[in-house]
Amino acid sequence: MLNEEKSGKSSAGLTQSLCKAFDILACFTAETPLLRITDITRRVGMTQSNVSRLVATMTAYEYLEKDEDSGCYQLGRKIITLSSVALNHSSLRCQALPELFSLEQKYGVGANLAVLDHGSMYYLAHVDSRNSPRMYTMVGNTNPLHCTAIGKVLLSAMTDEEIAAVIREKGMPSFTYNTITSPDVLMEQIERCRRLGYSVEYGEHALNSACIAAGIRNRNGKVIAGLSVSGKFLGESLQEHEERVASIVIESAALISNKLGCI
Amino acid sequence: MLNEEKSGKSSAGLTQSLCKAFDILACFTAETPLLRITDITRRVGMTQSNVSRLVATMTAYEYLEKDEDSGCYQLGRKIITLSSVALNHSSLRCQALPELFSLEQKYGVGANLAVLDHGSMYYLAHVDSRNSPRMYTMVGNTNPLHCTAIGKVLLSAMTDEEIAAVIREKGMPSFTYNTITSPDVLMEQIERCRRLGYSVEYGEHALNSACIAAGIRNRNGKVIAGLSVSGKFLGESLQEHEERVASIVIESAALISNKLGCI
DNA sequence: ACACATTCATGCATATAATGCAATAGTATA
DNA sequence: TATACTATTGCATTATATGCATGAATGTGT
Repeated sequence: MLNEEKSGKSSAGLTQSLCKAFDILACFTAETPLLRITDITRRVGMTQSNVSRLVATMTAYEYLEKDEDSGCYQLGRKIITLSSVALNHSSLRCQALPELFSLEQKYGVGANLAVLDHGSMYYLAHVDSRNSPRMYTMVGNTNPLHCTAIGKVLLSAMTDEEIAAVIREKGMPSFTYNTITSPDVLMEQIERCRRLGYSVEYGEHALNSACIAAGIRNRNGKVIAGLSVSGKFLGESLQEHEERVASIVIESAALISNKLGCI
Repeated sequence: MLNEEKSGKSSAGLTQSLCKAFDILACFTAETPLLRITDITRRVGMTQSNVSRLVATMTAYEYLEKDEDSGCYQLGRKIITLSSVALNHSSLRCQALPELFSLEQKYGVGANLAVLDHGSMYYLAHVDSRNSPRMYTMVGNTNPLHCTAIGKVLLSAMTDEEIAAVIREKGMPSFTYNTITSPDVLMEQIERCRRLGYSVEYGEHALNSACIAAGIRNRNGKVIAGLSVSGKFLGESLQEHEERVASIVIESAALISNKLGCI
């Protein structure tokens, strides 16, 4: 009586109590960071006692912690500690960070590093622009491919079939009135990116956002990540200086690729 | 036949397979970020098949991932994603970040936020100095209390009995020739911190390190975190300008305390 | 190149340990 | 104070995690 339908994972041979625990952890999102046992129970469709015991275990190991004021559970410190191990171990991140710092230093832009992951991308590193620092962590966030500069770069490195598969699976949700929602328009931009070696995004994910990105290759020459800059370039709009900025980003991305062993 | 002796946790009523999974995750540290099944098996003292299956489950959920080159496992992307949820949900971090940015902006110092946790402290936020950016993530790292500025601030807010307990449990390991290894000397500095409202650390944790810290209070007036600045102050050594910098840090910390509801 | 040694995954049988149920304890609400 | 809701815990059951042993796969040394 496996509940493969529910979790969507084929749990053949997997340790189920562990799967359940992970399903519980997955309930804690940016939208719902505080949950009570009953909230979790409703979401994951297990019995309260089961949830209660798994939560107790995760609390004991500090993967969750109880907010004594609200009585709700939230993600615990162990998650943060482990994440620092993971990030500091990422050679991609470590090789790219100096470049990100340097881009901010020289041009006052924000700099981002993101990697492809199952038809989406997530950020591995980010350096804030001194002019418009963010108040939230971007590292770890997942974004769609069709509306971000890095996303388009990653798409450009795929075959047309792979791109079609991503669009089929993920759709092209709209975030602003600039978001590309037509596959044909997206393909045009991807073609352009393939020709020029960089991609752009102006207000497609959030209004006033602006990004220019280039691909980073691993030692096999495969594009596995993207580097982008955002915000203002020397105080002026990215769009105005697109070609100049693009050449800078391409060069930085190539430098990182080299560090990773791509010749 | 509970193996409480091994893990050190009283596993009464806890889901054991989950405990084992967490014990496995805990093997992945900054020193040993890449592990094979046998490595893990040796460390946690379980059977290979058990480890193999738990690892398979964690890999399916992306808490671990297999590095195809080395055949070793490493922490997976889910850890990073969850961590971003946890960090962005931390009100302490979110309230403090603007202050950290501002300190860097105005004075060119690095700025750090750390919280007390079981006789140690760990970093919740960090803003790099533009002059000496770090190449690794500090957020999530755990440091001892006796050799860091924030640590001393946190100690100062404890009773002498609590301090003694921390020293008894954690010891006073030496990192540089400046590290305080005598409880009496530490207590002197703690007394000073209690009088002046700030603490300092010059080369006690790493050579050339320099930090000045003040305490952050929650709405109950309890010191629960510390704010510190590090590096150079307007290009000059912190030690030279200790009092001036201290008053700035104290003020910033008070501002954050206010935001948290401490009057 | 071949044998040997390691490492890792998996089928199967067993007993342990996870879990559902139900009762209890603990909180909030009216 | 009574009522409703939420969380925890004892107990019995069987589902499920796990140890053993096999086999595949990879690496190592001669």
